[in-house]
Amino acid sequence: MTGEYRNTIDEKGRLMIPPKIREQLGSYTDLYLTKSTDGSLWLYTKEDFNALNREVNYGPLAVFNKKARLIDMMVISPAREVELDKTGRLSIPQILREFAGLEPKSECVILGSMSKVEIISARKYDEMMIQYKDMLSDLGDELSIQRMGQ
Amino acid sequence: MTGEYRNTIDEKGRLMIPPKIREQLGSYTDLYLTKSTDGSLWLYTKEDFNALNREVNYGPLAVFNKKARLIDMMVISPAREVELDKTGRLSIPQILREFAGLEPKSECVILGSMSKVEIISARKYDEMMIQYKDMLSDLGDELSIQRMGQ
DNA sequence: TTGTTAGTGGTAAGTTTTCCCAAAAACAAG
DNA sequence: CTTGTTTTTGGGAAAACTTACCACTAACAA
Repeated sequence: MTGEYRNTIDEKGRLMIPPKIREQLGSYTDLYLTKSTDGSLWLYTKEDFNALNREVNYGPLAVFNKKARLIDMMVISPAREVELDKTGRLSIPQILREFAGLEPKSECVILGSMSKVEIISARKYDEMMIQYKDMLSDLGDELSIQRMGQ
Repeated sequence: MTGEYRNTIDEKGRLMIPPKIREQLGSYTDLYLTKSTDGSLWLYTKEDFNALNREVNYGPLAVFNKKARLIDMMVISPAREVELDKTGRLSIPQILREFAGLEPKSECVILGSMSKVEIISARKYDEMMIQYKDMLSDLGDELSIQRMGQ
């Protein structure tokens, strides 16, 4: 589930999901849209979202575990069950749109990644790319070191 | 049972529970509302509340286990049996309202989570989100690492 | 008794969201 | 090119939801 795409949100808060991404999602229904850990949104299939949920909430009395509770509150709980309309558009609930800074008529970036689709405002995305450009080469170094050390 | 919603408490201390959450509660009656471990309120179905109660109180010598006794006192005992009126409003008993800092006419956040609904004042919620925002991206990293390591 | 406060139940207007259709655009094949 | 097909965009109508308000009851105090 990979690829980078840019689309604009229409005035009703709907976002066109590119066909290539739709194919990979497999279904137009049973999708979960939630807050990410960094101001964007994550779109999951039901299976992958359930897997995430199980990781966080697994075990008796997880509800009294502070760290688990925090992740739950910030990532799991805000999730909304969504679906694409028959032309492949995702209608993003207002509260999630506001969280991600996705104004109607603004541009956003759709990123396919391993088990999810990331939706991020183009403005934030571009800023992030500039900000982390230098850091990226360092990450590359770390990776090389790890690989060499294997 | 997920989704984040914001609503205001009316001047009589009633809170509109969003339809999507009501669906997932299944019933308008046999609900339990209680104190959480951190200044918010938890709304459970009867079944899920009983399950929680069992987790905390059953098991050998739970009655002599200090932690179990504490949770019992703070979370199980204060629970009130409540119901929604036919327009989906939850009337929050004054003592629980005061505990959670939910003034009439104030805004509050309704969070669906695995087996319960969390009700928290918007002011507290926003403060919490700001406070834990940095911590969150680290937690996110941990999650990703765990997932990659599967 | 009378007034005040807290809680309950309901209606109706206004807004938002959802669903669907169709025009426009992009694309592919002949 | 031209035609047919798919994709994208825009918008209207219907349904659903929210908000604000009002009337009533019960409990309590003056």
